Amino acid sequence: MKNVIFVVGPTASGKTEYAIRLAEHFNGEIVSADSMQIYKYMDIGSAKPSQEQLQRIPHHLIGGIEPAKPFSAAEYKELAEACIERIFLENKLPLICGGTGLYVNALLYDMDFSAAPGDREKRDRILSDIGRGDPERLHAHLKELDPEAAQSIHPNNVKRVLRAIERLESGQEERLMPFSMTRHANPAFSSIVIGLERERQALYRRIEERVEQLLKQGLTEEVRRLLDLGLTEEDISMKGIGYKELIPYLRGCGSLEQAVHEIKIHTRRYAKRQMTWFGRIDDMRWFKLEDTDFDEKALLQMIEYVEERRCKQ
RNA sequence: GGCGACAUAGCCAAGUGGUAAGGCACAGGUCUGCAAAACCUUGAUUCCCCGGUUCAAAUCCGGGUGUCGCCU
Repeated sequence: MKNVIFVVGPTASGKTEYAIRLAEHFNGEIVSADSMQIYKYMDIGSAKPSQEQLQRIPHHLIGGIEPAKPFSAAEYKELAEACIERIFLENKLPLICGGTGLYVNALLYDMDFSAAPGDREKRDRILSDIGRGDPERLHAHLKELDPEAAQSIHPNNVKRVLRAIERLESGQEERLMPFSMTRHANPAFSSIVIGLERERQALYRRIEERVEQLLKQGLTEEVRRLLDLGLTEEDISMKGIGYKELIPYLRGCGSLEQAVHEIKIHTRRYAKRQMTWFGRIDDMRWFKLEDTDFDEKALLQMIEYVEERRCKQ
């Protein structure tokens, strides 16, 4: 079966460079699994690969989507699978590189997004009609429709409760099985997953440095340009770290210092969530990186690992 | 040097005699169409120190230390 390599890890761990090196070694192309890099105009804050890096290896799903357009994991899965197909046709190796856990899972596990598409207006309607603004009430409603789903979703998690009701109301009679019970590998290919790991302290230091770096590169101006394009904090794209925090400052109600402080905290917390997410992937291998920008030895280990796994399959 | 205020978790704090709210951070976790989102869980055997009053003190009293403000 055909192989796909995944390079995952927390933000600022160095995924971009390792994925490129692996692609160079294995004659591959990179498909991004990043929910922010996929948007146009959001180059600095999402830490897209540099022009130089983009020229070394073909990249896909970076910067193709208008930031005003609502995007979703379901659409991502479709686009990414199409990319993988095409890369296979060229007899090259697809490398999935990114830090968005849900996107990675969507490919790795053949998640089923076929139920009802998300519909904002419908959600608002459900929320006001059934929930009447009360999360408990909404959750009670879900419990009537599907007790198991209700049990697996916390009442305060309105977003998810809403989504579950939406699925059920749209005529999708099938119940939402807990993903952990139904997960099965994507049948389209065989996955080899590489996780990048750094010592917590070192990673946090790198995050701080990167935030400073992004600001020097003009993050504030980038956010201003997006606001000038008419985007607001309501747009999904503007909920990205580095964007949402700078909006109050640019609107004149908050200091730059405060915004920067928040960006750093949010990025650290995000990194932590990514680690718990990726740690759950079955059959993956972590590679502990030295506290340098690039660890040649680790790369060699990754290459060795990929070769070993390829032989077996 | 004098006067006054304050001292509670890593930080911000509520609590004025009945057995330590809350928020933030940190740490851990969840995840099937917004996922860089959304959500969940966890911390003080003790309230700056010493002594006193009281059945009972973070709370009242005395002393000490520290911080801040005002005055000279």
